[in-house]
Amino acid sequence: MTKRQENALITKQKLLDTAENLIKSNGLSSLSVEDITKIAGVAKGTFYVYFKHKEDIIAEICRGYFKEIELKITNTKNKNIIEKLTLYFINFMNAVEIYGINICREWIKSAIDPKTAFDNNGISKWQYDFNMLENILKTAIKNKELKKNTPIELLTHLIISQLYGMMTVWCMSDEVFEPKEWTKKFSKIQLKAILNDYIEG
Amino acid sequence: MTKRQENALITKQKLLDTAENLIKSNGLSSLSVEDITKIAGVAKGTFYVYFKHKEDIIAEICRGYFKEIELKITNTKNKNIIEKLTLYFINFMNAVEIYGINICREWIKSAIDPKTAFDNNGISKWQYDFNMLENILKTAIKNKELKKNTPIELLTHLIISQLYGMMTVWCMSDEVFEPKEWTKKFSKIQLKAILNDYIEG
Amino acid sequence: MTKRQENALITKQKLLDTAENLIKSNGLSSLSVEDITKIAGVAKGTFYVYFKHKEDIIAEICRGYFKEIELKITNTKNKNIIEKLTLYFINFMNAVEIYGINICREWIKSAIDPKTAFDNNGISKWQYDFNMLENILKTAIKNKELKKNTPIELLTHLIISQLYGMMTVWCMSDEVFEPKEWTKKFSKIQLKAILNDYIEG
Amino acid sequence: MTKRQENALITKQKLLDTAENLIKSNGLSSLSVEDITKIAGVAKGTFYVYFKHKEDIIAEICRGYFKEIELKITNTKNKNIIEKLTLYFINFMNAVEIYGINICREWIKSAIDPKTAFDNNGISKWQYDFNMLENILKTAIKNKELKKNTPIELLTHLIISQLYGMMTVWCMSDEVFEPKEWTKKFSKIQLKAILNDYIEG
DNA sequence: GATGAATGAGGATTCATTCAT
DNA sequence: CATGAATGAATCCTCATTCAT
Repeated sequence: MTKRQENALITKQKLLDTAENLIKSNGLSSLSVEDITKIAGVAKGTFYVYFKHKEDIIAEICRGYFKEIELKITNTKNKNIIEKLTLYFINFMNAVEIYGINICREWIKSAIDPKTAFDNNGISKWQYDFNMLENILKTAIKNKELKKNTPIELLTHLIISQLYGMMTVWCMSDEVFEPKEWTKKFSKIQLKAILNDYIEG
Repeated sequence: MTKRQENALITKQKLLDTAENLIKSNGLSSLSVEDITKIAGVAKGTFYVYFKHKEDIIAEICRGYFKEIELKITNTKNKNIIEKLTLYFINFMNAVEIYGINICREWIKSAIDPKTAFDNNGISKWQYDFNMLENILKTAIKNKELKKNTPIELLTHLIISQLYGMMTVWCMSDEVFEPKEWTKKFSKIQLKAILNDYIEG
Repeated sequence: MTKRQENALITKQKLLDTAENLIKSNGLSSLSVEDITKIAGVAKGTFYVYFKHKEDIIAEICRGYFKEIELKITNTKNKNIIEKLTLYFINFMNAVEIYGINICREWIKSAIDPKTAFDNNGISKWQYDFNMLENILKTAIKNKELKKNTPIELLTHLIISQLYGMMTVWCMSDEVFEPKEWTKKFSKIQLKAILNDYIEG
Repeated sequence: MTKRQENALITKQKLLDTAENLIKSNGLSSLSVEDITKIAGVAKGTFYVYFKHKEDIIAEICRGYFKEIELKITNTKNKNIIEKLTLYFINFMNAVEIYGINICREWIKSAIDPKTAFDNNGISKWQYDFNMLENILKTAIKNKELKKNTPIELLTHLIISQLYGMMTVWCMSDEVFEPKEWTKKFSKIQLKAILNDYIEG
């Protein structure tokens, strides 16, 4: 990589970091290209060297988060399906907690907004999460942890609802509780209840 | 009521209806006073006769929804706590379905946004829903349907998460399923699981 | 006067008083027909029964002040021209002090604004004051208090400048001094200096 | 300075000049960003590249005037205190005459309005003028032109009243006289009278 | 006389985006 | 690659005034 390319990367990262911090502290609604570039210490035009549209930087930031969570989850090799899902939940909410409530708010907004719900591959966040959870359950059937007649679609649906329900309510309540802690209780009661009938043996 | 007052009411309702329809079809982000008045067939200034700020009409539309749901729920005289909660869920999602996905999206957005989450009495949507559900559970304890040691706060929390989880996921999935139908399945499995240990007798 | 005519007068006075109070407390720039009528407890349209234009009520309020001052001054039967002018000054500033700084500000603004400087008779405030002072001086010549060769125009001009200079500076200084008190000192030094050469005998 | 920066300066100056001309011809009350930019031949948005708010351009125009007058006055090295003050008066009114009556009107309005009377350093126009004159008098005492017991505050006050009185009356009279000419007569009579008792020797 | 709903011109401000340098 | 001046569509909101009742 030439020195120039290196500098370019640094500039881009500076923009990404600045935008992320701004969202974390003020939310997305007041995010402006003006602010991002001013704080990043570059000219307004520079923004458009790296991002064709303002929304592109938001998408890229979110993609970063999703990737991070995905990595954590796929790397866990748990035997027990309940433990695995619990970990999924906890990792998810852990990430959410770290990113902060404003990011989480934008996350939900972007997830429910048809304009922003699709990532670059044309797959919606919804589908993405759905597939991921579905795979975990399918694997569990293969591994004979779950019965063959497990209603995968229904259960996936239920679990995702739990997950986003937790997030949404956390945002609604304005951080009155610790997401990680609650998720534990949550998982304990709900996951068991959901899967109870289908656990093998 | 004089003829004039009647006409004024009609005008206001026309504005409310137009705004609601616009939100339903295009979402709130592109809602403009210009459009509302143009479609309603009145002058731009007329809008400000009835609403001091643009947001006020949105608030009034939402308030209408909340009130409607509240009415339906408080009017149900069910014996069984599970049936009562199920009805709560179904009424809620039924309303949601009627209002349409765009209203539902704005609803969630407004519920998680600290700037708009508070109604005129300074109570957040979250607290409002929380109180309402908590009361249902408390009444159930009084009626000896639920055990005295029922962890009300925890359960209320779980149930609300379910509710908002359903809504959020419905919006995410871009209406791929019927909320009412799903809610039935949902309630059946989840509510029973949640309350199982605490049902008396 | 019929009962109806009486009520009409009351309504008009209510509007005048309300407008005056509003100007006193908030200045003229924020004065609106909306506020006047709302506070006066009448409908917006009622305003236009009594005043063709918003500015008309302002003009009428000011005219009231001017009339009041005029009355005080013309009623004084002082022998001495210096005493008479001193009284003119003091009455003027006394009125100004009573009306308050915000009225005074609007007064100056209206006096220097060509759009509002003319009263209903087409005479500007400037001409009005000029004529009044000129008459006082002319009378003094007739009464042989002042010499025949007194340069009336010049002196009138000087005196008016003093008067408005006091007012303007009072407004500029944001009331840091008592206009009445200052006017006394002011008159003592300045009037004597101005007239000194022309006093008879 | 690069060509671009030069062009930017030209654009800004164009805006300032246009605004100034508009005020000169129509007064400030009807000044709009729309007009300024349209006449200056730039886009509306360009205005906001150089001025955060509409009022900022007005402030900058006025500041220019004040600075100019200040310069002229501080640069005069007169021996005689009366001559010096006379020059102060004449310079002041000369500037006023050049700027025109509408600017002068806005000047007075801005000087008496508590919202706009303060410059960037938080000093009111009143204090500013007061300090400047006071210094002239103090220097005169040091130079033994004026007696030690000269009541500086009182005299400063009187002189400023004269100055603003002249201006106010000029605006009121709608330019019926030449300010410069009048100021000469004015100074001759008034300044002498004011200072007479305190001139040394 | 009194009402108050309706008007609509007018004005300030924002901000994503472009492009010549 | 970087700049930052310029753009102009978009939008909210104000308010004096009219007029049918």
